[in-house]
Amino acid sequence: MAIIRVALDVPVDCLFDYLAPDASITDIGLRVCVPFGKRRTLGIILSVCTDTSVPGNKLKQAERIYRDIPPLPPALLELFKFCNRYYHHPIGQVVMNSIPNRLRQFKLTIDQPSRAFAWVITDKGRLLDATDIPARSRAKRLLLTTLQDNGQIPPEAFKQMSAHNRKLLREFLALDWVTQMPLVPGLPTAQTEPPSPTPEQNAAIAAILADTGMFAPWLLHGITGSGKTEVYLRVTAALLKQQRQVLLLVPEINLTPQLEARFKQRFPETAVVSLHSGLNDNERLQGWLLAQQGKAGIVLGTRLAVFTPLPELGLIVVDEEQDLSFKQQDGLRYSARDLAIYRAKQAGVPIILGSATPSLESYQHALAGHYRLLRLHSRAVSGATLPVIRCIDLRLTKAPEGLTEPLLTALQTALSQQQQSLVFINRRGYAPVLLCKSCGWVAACTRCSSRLVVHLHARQLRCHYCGHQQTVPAACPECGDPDILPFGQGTQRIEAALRSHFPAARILRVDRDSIRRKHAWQSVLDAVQNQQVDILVGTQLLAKGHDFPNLSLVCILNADASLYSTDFRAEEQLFAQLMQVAGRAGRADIPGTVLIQTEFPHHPLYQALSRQNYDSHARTLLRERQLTHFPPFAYQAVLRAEAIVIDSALAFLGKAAKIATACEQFGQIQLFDPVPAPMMRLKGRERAQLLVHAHSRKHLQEFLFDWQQRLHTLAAQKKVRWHLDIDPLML
DNA sequence: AGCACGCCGACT
DNA sequence: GTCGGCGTGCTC
Repeated sequence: MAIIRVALDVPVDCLFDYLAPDASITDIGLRVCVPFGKRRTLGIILSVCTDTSVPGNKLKQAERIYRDIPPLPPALLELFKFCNRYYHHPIGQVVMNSIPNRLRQFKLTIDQPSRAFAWVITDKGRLLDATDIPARSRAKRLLLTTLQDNGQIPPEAFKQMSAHNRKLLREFLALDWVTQMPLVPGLPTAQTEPPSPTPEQNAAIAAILADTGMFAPWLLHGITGSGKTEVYLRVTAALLKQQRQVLLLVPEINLTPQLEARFKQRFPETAVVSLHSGLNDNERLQGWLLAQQGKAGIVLGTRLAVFTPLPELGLIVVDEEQDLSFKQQDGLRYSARDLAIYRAKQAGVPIILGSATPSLESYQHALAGHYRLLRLHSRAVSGATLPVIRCIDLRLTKAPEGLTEPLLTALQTALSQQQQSLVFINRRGYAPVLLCKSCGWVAACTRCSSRLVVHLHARQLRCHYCGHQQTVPAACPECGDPDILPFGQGTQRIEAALRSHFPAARILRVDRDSIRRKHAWQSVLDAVQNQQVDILVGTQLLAKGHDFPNLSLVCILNADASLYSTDFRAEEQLFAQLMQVAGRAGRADIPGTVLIQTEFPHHPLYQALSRQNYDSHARTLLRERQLTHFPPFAYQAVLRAEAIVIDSALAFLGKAAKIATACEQFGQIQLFDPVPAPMMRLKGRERAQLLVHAHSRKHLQEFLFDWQQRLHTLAAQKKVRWHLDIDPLML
């Protein structure tokens, strides 16, 4: 009698054994329905064996093994086990959170046709002789010949079809005469000739293609506008020719559709599957299945896509590898970029980490020779030059309403030359503070340690951390003085100020509030492309990825805040962000200018920025990290605790620190003091953290393994929730 | 996570 | 005398 070991979605780090008379080794990776306590639940078979340590009276029989779709491949199961070990997260939750929702339900996933996909003829269908179909089945014969002639029926055409024809198509699907593929609507459009690569791009492409059959991590460091995407496209083309699949990971930002369109356009014959948060469960499953069956040549997605099964994986690309959104911030706190490296190594394929401002982790790997460094120094569009970057010293220049005279003058010049400008301020709303002048009261959130932001249009105060909203009070709630004033600038206030300075200009504000509407982002892009905008005002949403060809001026306001941050990565991130925003300026043949309003014009960050010198700044930061023994020269984990009151959280961490001394490798690690988290109060709960440092990943892991087990047995965790975060990004 | 069991306060 | 509060513990 076979025993199956099953991963279930429970917060206990173990597998559950069941009797399964009909199970064999080929069932590993299949879904299974099992009785669990008083209920039934669905799990994944991780191994099949003949004996178990579970006493016979506890052992139950599995109800049913699902064979409707092929099992998860061994490589993926291996990745799950790695996540389990490395991130110290229960195996069942790793597995079940990484597969599509639909696969976690009891109902079978019979190939349900997807409305969003085209019906494409298979090789089998193509070889059929339509005259073999009896002449009286007129519709059936016609449908087959149509498919053989056109190759596909796009989704729009399917919607027009009669119910009978739709039924026939479903029949064809069951017979494997057709398959469902996501294809570009209106497929064979006039294809524009791809630009010929620059010598730098060619060198990079050649270098990567020289070794495609083995693990090779590449750091593609290319300045904004240098054409990293063209490198991805060319390397992808070569691997698609070898019948391999390409995984492209992107940050969770609005530029996914643009990249998707570009890949679809370049590879009209290839099924491009896009896995992002905008999909419903069915669409996600369909895309996942195409990937798993090897039918999808290109899988493009956000961090969760790193768990997609890809039997023919030949290349992984991580675009904007420095982006923080590759790190999951709850549940299984994985880094999709790091897991992508693991997968590439596991599959023996190249991986390209692309960035204009690589993370210090990746950059250090490149300097140390662990990654191979490729550089694109020049802009891909011939004649395009780098922008000139200047600081405006806020200590010497007045900035009424947050805007200095030289900045307004520059905007006026751009306007008169009919060129577009971008005003970047990383703070949405009207004003970040509402202040009472007579008693010093400040509007604060009751559930978070944050200030409420004034939103003038909505006449509200909003907490940007928990979403709490209230109306703006008419007078100070403390002293009754009606003279309460918004302090500081947000996007809305800057927008208003610009409108009064430039009444004739067409000003468009872009932040999370203004693009909440569906498709709003696309209409912003269209408006900018079609020259319907003179001045863009916005947050970091505007920082990434898009070509704004007529943009000549970028103004950066209020960036200094990050310089006071307690997070040791704040400066690295600010630098990356400002480099990106600055890169928006002067992309085509218009020379660009970047103006930065700052109180610290001599700060090394701004100095490096104005010289556009990523390398020297990154080396400076790395030297600091090395001297202070911080990542990437040390490895970190953080134990976070949250409770109703900070004292319980701190007390728990105190106990945790005490039991740590008895743990394996305690001598090899360094524990910091438990401290309140930077945003101590959040959504009505108070949080504290305890940082662990080590010089060796192995020692840290051994310590954490032991520590975590003891933390579970620490009984007095009443009402204290805790978790471990490995390689934490935000402290 | 669910879902039980279990042992103490206010109700028909 | 019960209904129900949520603390503790288990689920193959």
